[in-house]
Amino acid sequence: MADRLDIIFAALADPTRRRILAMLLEDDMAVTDVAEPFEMSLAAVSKHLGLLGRSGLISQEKRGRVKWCKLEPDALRDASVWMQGFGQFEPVNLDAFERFLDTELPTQTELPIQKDP
Amino acid sequence: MADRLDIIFAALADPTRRRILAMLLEDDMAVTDVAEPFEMSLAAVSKHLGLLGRSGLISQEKRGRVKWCKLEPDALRDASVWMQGFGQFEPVNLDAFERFLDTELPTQTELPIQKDP
DNA sequence: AGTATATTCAACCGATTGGTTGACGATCAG
DNA sequence: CTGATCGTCAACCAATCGGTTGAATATACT
Repeated sequence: MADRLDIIFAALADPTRRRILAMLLEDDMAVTDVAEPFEMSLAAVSKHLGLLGRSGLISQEKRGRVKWCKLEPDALRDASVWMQGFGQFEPVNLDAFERFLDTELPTQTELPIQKDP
Repeated sequence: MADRLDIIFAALADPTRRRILAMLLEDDMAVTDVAEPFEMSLAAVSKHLGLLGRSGLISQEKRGRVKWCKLEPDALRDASVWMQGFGQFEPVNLDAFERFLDTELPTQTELPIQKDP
């Protein structure tokens, strides 16, 4: 039901998660280390990481007993294309945006998002 | 509490609202006309428009008894800058992104976002 | 004045969200 | 084996979300 953009934008709508992404921009991190600067339980951060993982914005790989979190910036491509189509303030690939609108506008039911490989 | 990016990304996380934005990309519209293609009550669409208005993504001006909705793409600038900083797949203004990170990273408590005037 | 149109408000509903706590399964160190 | 560490799971809670309906308000038409 919820399409890919829903999930990505929802993931970005939380300051904790955006801060986590910014941290991972520097380097891959273990869950515990991600959680350290936050004033909330480890379980809460673990949930945030789970959501980020499901959104594709990060990947997680377990090595031994520590689970490493890695930023996956490619997942932002669709969302970025969408946004740039609206804000004409930046040079944009209008073709991609038009194609995107075609899948987004007419049905509103989920269509697989074809990204050019 | 909720900072500007929270509200914008949350606003974008709903397919109905994204579809509304796409419609307004074509032209300004009255609330009733915005609501027409949707299979939901007018009140529901009115709520979506209220949220979009509060997020700054649209503006609403009442002329007579009809309230006109207008896309405000500038509101996407901050969010777009944020995203482009992550996905290196597009030419980016890295300076702006670095400044943005400075306000986003260190405190997590709300700071007014100063956008250069 | 009376009626129709445009939009919001208020109360409600079920589902989701962001957080907590405590127990639990793995994995590593001595 | 014992004990500490890493991380998730399950149950719970208050708040928010996306939707409904019915009443209310404002403006326009005749």
